[in-house]
Amino acid sequence: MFAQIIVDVPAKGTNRLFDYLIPPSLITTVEIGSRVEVSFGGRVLQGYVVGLSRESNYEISKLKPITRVLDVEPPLTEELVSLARWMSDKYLCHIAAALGVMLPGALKGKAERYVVVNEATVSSADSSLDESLVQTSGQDTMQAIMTFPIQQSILSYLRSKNKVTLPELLDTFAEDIGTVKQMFESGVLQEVQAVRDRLAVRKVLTVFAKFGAEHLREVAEKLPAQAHKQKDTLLAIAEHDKPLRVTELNELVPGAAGAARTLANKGLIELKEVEALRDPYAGRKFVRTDALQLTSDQQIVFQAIEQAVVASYHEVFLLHGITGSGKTEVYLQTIQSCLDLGREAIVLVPEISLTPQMVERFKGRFGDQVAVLHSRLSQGERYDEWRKIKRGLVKVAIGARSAIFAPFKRVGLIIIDEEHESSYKQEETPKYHARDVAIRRAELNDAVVVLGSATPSLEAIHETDYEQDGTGRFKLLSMHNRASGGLLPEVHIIDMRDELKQGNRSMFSKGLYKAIEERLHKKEQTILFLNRRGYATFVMCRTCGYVAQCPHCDISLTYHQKSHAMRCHYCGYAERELKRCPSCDSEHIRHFGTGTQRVEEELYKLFPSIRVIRMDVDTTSAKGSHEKLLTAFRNKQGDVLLGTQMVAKGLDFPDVTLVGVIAADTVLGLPDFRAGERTFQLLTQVAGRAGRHLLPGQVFVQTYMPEHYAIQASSRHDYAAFAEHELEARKARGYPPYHKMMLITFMHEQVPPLIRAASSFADELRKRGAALSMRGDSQLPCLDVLGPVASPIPRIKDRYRFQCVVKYRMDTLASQLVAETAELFEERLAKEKIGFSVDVDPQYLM
DNA sequence: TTGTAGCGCAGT
DNA sequence: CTGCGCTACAAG
Repeated sequence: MFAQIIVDVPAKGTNRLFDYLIPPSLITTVEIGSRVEVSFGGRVLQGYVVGLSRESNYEISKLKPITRVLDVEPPLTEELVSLARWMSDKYLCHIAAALGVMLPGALKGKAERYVVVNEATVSSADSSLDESLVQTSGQDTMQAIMTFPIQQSILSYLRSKNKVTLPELLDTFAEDIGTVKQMFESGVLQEVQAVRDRLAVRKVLTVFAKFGAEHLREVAEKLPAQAHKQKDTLLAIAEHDKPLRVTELNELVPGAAGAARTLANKGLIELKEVEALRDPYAGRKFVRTDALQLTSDQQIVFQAIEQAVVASYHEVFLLHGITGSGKTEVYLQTIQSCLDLGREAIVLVPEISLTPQMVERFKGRFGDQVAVLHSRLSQGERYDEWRKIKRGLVKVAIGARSAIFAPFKRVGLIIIDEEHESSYKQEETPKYHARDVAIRRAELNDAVVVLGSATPSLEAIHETDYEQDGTGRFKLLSMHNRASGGLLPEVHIIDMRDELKQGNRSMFSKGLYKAIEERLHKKEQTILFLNRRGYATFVMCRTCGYVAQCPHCDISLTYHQKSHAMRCHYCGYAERELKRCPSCDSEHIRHFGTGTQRVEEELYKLFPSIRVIRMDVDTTSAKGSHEKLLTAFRNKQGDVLLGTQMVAKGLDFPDVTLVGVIAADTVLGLPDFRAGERTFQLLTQVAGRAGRHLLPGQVFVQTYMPEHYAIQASSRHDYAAFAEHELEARKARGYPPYHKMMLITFMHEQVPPLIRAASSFADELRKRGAALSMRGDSQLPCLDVLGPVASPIPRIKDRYRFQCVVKYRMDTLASQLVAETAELFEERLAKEKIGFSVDVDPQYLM
């Protein structure tokens, strides 16, 4: 039998199948989806089995065998393997990269090299040494006598330590390199390679009783008085009647760990290392909740989705529900239906809104059937949650983007909450969009996809046949009322230009100031939102306007409070805080502190007694701090919750009646065709935090562009008006969703060769596009190549960047054309060392 | 990606 | 002539 393997080397030359022999001993364990150890081009690495066959086209005598299977059960399924191939086509990434992103970090095995003693040769080597002592004379004998103890000490060194690397050995026996060499030549020592996982399965020392409880009690009673520890321990074990962790035992009987060892020696119990799953939510009680009575809106939506789930009919629903309309309850109940059918469900949530509150709702309803995957878990915890899924111990996976790869076997329902969030697009290779992967995965499983949002992306709304031109693939479901029956908050747009004219130079308008003051009186709470973008923490000289920049990246350095350093966001370059301006020597150089810090200071100035809880990168970096701050706010230990994106989404506090947006238009100024969409989404989301329960809410939006349609529409809670306007604009300019897009970036240390290569690449692509249009599938050009132009960040890590934007109609053809052209240029780009990357459906054109 | 073979150049 | 660095190339 032969296995077709993708080796874990994401590179052009290795992005293909390699045949390997399956040794007879492994024939029953190697499956499609297995992770195996293979030797490949003089080294050992991990590979993924993506196919099995009885024949090989490769010369069989040259095939190498699979040396080891790395997991008890294959970590991937056939379905995930086929999904990886699809991703590789769609996103022009290496299959190894696509497979890699599906596995938890713990399973990225890397080869380790170390020196081993070939025990079989040792005795013969010793005896040959003895012989040489007898047979030879003079210098040879002297040498043998000299090296013999050295050999012995090398051997005992290696036997005492495990996994000694060659450099380590040479370092330790630096004086005797000659002897070490000899030992390698004679075969006594060997360097071997083996794949080792980044992380081991956690083992816990566990007590197993070897006799029944009755017998143990009897023995315990007979123990001498001074052995009371042993007696207590034994009784505790007898009491428990199940295998017990030593740590638990120690809690019951302090000092039991020692006694347990003695008892084990007496043969009464056994101590064994047992595989354990770390539970990040261990010891936390979740209050069980039952299904709520659905509102009529919810009921209609629920029935539509449930019907498809029950019928196992692949369908994509776009659930447009205003903030507070109760989307989560609909999710919970549809998931229940899915589980009732014996199928599993995946719930994707943007990282930022995967709050404890959210987890609680799912754990509360489905208990320990839920696995949670988010970035704040340690690698070990993440691995264990993943294994729960893999082993079928849970039926629901909730997590951020990469949870779409949860290794379930029969996915019946995939829910993507806040579908419009750009964080569903991975910015690193493989640059996949979880929404598209979800739809593909659902197709493969006859599963249902629910995309939920209060502000659907234009891509999604376009797919619902919004314009009734028959192009839609999604079914639109809507919920226009808040589940609580409450009203959407009243939104006031405040023209900051007027404020300035009236002499108000503070960052708070009079209206917002008054509103905050009022909440303080009424003991109600306020959320203040500050968009991070635009309020960068750069360092500027107030005398000459000098801005500290990264010497490698053409981007401003960011000031870091903690280390008093200025850091580059892109390459990590850091230098110490400046006391004087390097350009004009002025002392008036200072950082424009994180926007939130400035706002906080100002708040304390305006309202000396105010209690502000600030949430930004600085205050939430420690593990669990995010949760702590939110709990404090919930317990009304703060009057104001001030923060960046983190406070914009998903939070639900009953006493929040005021939301203030300090500067609504910072995003609008960015050179991005999605700027309007982002602004609308953000404002709508933030506004949705106010007045979610009994108390009515109020929102103040401060802006310098009050007439902008995104701001206007969001203030009226009018998604339809916004969508109509925005779609019109996109259509006119040929942007998504009417055209698809690809961003091709070229990178090099020097500009001229970079421009030359990028230009000829663009020309070639245009030529091919034109040739294809000529063949007449469509009258319109199927491909429009813009650029090359300098990227918005023109240099990163000393490499200049130029980019081409490709707009196109049919995605497979365009990907193919780009792939072909890339292949054609492969040699040239490699030779000139020009970096090249493709982003399909980019979220940001930079 | 990485190990190696092949090549040229410098240093002994 | 050895040794090191660079490049090109292949990997089952």
